[in-house]
Amino acid sequence: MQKASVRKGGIERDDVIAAALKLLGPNRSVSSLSLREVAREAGIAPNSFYRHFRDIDELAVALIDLAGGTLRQIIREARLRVSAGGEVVRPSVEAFMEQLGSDDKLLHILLREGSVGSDAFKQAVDRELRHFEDELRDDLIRLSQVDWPKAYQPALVSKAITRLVFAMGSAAMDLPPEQRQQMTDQTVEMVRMIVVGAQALAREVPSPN
Amino acid sequence: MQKASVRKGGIERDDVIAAALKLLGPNRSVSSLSLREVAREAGIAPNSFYRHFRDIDELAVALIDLAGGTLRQIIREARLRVSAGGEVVRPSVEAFMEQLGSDDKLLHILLREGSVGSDAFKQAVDRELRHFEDELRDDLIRLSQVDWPKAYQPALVSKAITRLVFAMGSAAMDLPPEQRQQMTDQTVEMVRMIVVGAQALAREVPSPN
DNA sequence: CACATGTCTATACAGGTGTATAATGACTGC
DNA sequence: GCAGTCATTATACACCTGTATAGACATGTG
Repeated sequence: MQKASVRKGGIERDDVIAAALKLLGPNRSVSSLSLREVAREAGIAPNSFYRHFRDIDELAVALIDLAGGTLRQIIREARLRVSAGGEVVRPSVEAFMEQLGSDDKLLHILLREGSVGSDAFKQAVDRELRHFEDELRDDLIRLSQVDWPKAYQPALVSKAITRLVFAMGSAAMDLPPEQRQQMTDQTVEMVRMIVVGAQALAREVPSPN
Repeated sequence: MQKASVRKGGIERDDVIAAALKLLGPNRSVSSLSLREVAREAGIAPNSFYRHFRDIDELAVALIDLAGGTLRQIIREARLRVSAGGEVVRPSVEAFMEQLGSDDKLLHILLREGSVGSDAFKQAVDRELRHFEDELRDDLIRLSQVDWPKAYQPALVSKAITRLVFAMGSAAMDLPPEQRQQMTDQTVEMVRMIVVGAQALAREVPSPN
């Protein structure tokens, strides 16, 4: 008598989402999915789609929200690896890139399709991206208290790193594994540049707070 | 009697491209354009489209190539501004962001749609992006010979800057002007971090060449 | 039992899509 | 002047789209 779970053996919201994910691929973007197509893949009548989502855009937003979970998983794993060894940048970037390698299409959506589609869709992507930035910023602050020199504008640094890593990840996505490893190495170096640069600038012009 | 210019007052390739550009907007991506729609906008019969392009993908690639011109224009202007004053980063980034502000939709295409669409489309975007990277790298090398300390891995630096600036530009695109100015300031700072960081790393671990 | 309720389906409609075909009309060279 | 060569067009086809409508079926309640 609650929401809508497992009433019969019937098709549920999650099955529709799964069907949509099955349709996505390197040449198939969320915004190109049609309602009928998703319904067909899910094995339901086109009209039954409306029982689960108002329209195809609502499905897209649901996909993004789901992708947010993948993102949080990445953060969690990166944090584990960091606390283990002494290095910070490399294990984090590698955690990210590895998640990219798995055929989990959710992350792909978040990386590639942030800038096309409906406003609701774009806002949903932006929300998740900012979430990522915020977590990274807090991590940076925490790290700077432990064993780093006082960081220069951690919010800016986290934003720069996030955008850069996402851009590199997006480019790495449809590359063969060996080139992807190279992209990982490059990304690690780039992030180091940002971090070291921020510290150097902090020494020149001390941060206001 | 050459290619196909101004045979009559008839519709030409460029008019079709112009029509496609007219249709694009913040919620309208290249990959969502239909052949009939573009033909309608251009005032020609759907079939006449084929006289100018093999299919809609070829139009998309043509748009990208055109956008490359916009990009080169940005580079040229940035170079002028740099040689005028002493600063390097800010005038360059500002030139980029200003071009973004103009309603020249070409740059928008390049920024937002690099990761969706056909393979040919993605390759075309990547080609232009690499072109941008190469020019920036050469500029960096040239600058380092003049009055900068020897730069650390200019190719990597230029790649990082390019990807970052593009990502920031993409995000800035559908922001109101005042927030866009803020994004510009942030981007300038980020690029400085990369440059300064690269120089600092160069001092620690001297570049192989 | 009868009845109402909610979920799914089949059918249908109006419109859009890419493209094959044949016809129109303007231009060339002879 | 006339046939040939184009670019362009109108028409047509098969298919896809989102959604309105109404019927089928199972369920819960009296």
